[in-house]
Amino acid sequence: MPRHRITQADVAAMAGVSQATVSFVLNDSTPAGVRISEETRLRVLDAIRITGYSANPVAQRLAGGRNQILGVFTYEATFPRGGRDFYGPFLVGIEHAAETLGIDILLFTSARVEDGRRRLTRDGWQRLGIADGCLLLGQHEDRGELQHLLDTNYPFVFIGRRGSDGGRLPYVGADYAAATTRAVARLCEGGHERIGYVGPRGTDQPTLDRVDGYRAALKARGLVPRFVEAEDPDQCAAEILDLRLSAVLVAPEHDPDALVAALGDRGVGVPDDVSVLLLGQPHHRRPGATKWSGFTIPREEMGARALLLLSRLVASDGPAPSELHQLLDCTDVEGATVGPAST
Amino acid sequence: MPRHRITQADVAAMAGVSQATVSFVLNDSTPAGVRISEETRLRVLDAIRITGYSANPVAQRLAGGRNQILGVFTYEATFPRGGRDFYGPFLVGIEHAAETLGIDILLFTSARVEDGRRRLTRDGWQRLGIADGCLLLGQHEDRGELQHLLDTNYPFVFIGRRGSDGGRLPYVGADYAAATTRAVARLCEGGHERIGYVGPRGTDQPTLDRVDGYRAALKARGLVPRFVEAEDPDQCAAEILDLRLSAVLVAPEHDPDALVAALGDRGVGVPDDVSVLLLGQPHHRRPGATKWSGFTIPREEMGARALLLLSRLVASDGPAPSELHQLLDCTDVEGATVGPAST
DNA sequence: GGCCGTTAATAATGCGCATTATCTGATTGA
DNA sequence: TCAATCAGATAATGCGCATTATTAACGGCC
Repeated sequence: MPRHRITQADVAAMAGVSQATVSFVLNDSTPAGVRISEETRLRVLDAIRITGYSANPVAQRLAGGRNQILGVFTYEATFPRGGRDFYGPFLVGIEHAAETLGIDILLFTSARVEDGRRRLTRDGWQRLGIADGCLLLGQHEDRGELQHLLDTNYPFVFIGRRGSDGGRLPYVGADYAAATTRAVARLCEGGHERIGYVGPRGTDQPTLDRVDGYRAALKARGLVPRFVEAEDPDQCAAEILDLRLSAVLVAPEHDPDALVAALGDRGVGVPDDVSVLLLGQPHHRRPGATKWSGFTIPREEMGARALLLLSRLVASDGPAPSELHQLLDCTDVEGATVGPAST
Repeated sequence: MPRHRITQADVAAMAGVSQATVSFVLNDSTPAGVRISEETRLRVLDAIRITGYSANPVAQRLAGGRNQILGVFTYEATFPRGGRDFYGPFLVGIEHAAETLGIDILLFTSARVEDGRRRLTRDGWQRLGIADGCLLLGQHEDRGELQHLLDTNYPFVFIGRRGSDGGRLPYVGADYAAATTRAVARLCEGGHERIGYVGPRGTDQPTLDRVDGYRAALKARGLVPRFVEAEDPDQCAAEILDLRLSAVLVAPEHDPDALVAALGDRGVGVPDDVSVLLLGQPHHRRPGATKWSGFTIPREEMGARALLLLSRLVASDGPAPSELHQLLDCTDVEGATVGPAST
């Protein structure tokens, strides 16, 4: 039991070289004018092996190096109480990738909370420095904070597409637009022509992308977009009937269960009278729940790919510019809530 | 440009004092022979406020201080693929406590995997040093590793009771023994006298505690313990009938759903013919699942309490010795799988 | 023999902080 | 009067590493 943890100096002593030499061998680097003979290199490597040396990540980081720690910052609690586990699937992917890459994950749970969401201010910035880079999850980022991030040149990657800032924000997102376009196509194949969009018209990126995909797909077929924005499920159902829609795309945050129930109350069957296609997955999984037609968001893969991208970003050489923005395909789910248009 | 983050030296310059003085003021410490006048103290505090200074956690740690980072080491993947989310509830509690205490969480995902479980060897030890202390989750700890932990004096807390090592391992656990004893009592109140224990006889602490509680409760009532260890559900059912048990305690890792199904195949109803009481919660939550009688393990609270204990352990003054081992009560769940003994 | 270039390394520095040893001037005490 | 105390700080050091500047030995060339 080594009282004093083994340092490069120990290794150096054993190999009969200087601490600097050990550092050079470890980093496989020969900055301007430094040369290490193969013989010495092997001697150092042997000493490393024998002593079981492993770098002190804290010192590494303080000295301006990398320490194989990547941060994860979520704008809301990462593991919320009460079951709604939004970030969970991302974390699964992130952890898996981290394990593969030999990277530790730092959760920035200490960030000050303002207006119910975490902030990246003041001490927040300092703390980011512990890690080589950081993943950012959540919709509630702040313009000023982003600008600061970009200014400081700190490596980061968003999970979820970021349309703003002219492509300066690296991200790994899900292709909501394409998935929504395909969703419309599926309905059209079933003969549907009056296809509505049910859900809040927020300015978050997923909603914007879904609406874009919806609009584009309808336009390509000469159909007219119709939006149902009512919050109340019953009112939604009324509007759907009023507009004589035969199919609707529903944002999953809109409580589709309640909607179907409200439709049922009015004697409208799903999918017999109205087809319902979910633009994502239900937020609450209930026992014996409806088998929704729709698509799944590849959250695990998004997490994994984002971590991989970040680790590339951190590495000295850096990733190809084309990797900076990745859109992953959603997988269509057949389900039982879509049928042919009733004649 | 990482515009030179503000350091103690900057603050010192502004306040017209030395860097050391700033450090003393910040740590509110006056080691042997160092005195700071109230006036100077206030001047420094002002400078800190104005500059928005916040300590660099990396430097703090390298210099032997605390950095408000606590580690979480799980012997298996923290967020396993495929739904089985064992650690999740603990993490919920841990994160909540961390947020409250202003502490960041470091997940040691880089640990080398051997035999399908993570190890705390070599580089693992070094990496622990990033954090002030560490929570340990999982059953598969290694004796040698534990000894090393104790030797190095590194602060740590187990989640889950640790009966070995004569109380030298701090932990926050669930009181399985008491909960199991209460479970037996509940069955006895229903008139049951032939009460079996179904499940693997592992040497993990939860199993040992459950069996202890079972044995003690039966002995207190002059009843005979009967163990059913078969892995195959059908064989289990056969043994239950063979032993003419009217009630069984079932370890949740034993797939109770399959057991009930197997009993049903033999025309044995639950709870009409045999009562089943689960010693914990089902591992897989299935839609439309059985409402099990049993008890819940306060995982969130265990996580939170463990983090709190660890943060105390890290602090210079340290916790009361009585806090080093905490057993939290499980909550009994009524459920629908226990009935009165059939006459 | 003096100069240059090459190879192979080491010494020195600093990252930002905690901590220890040291210094200065004023106020006593005998 | 001169040392002894004490308040109030500062200088110096080191944590373990990455990196820059510097050194040392050696051979070739005119």
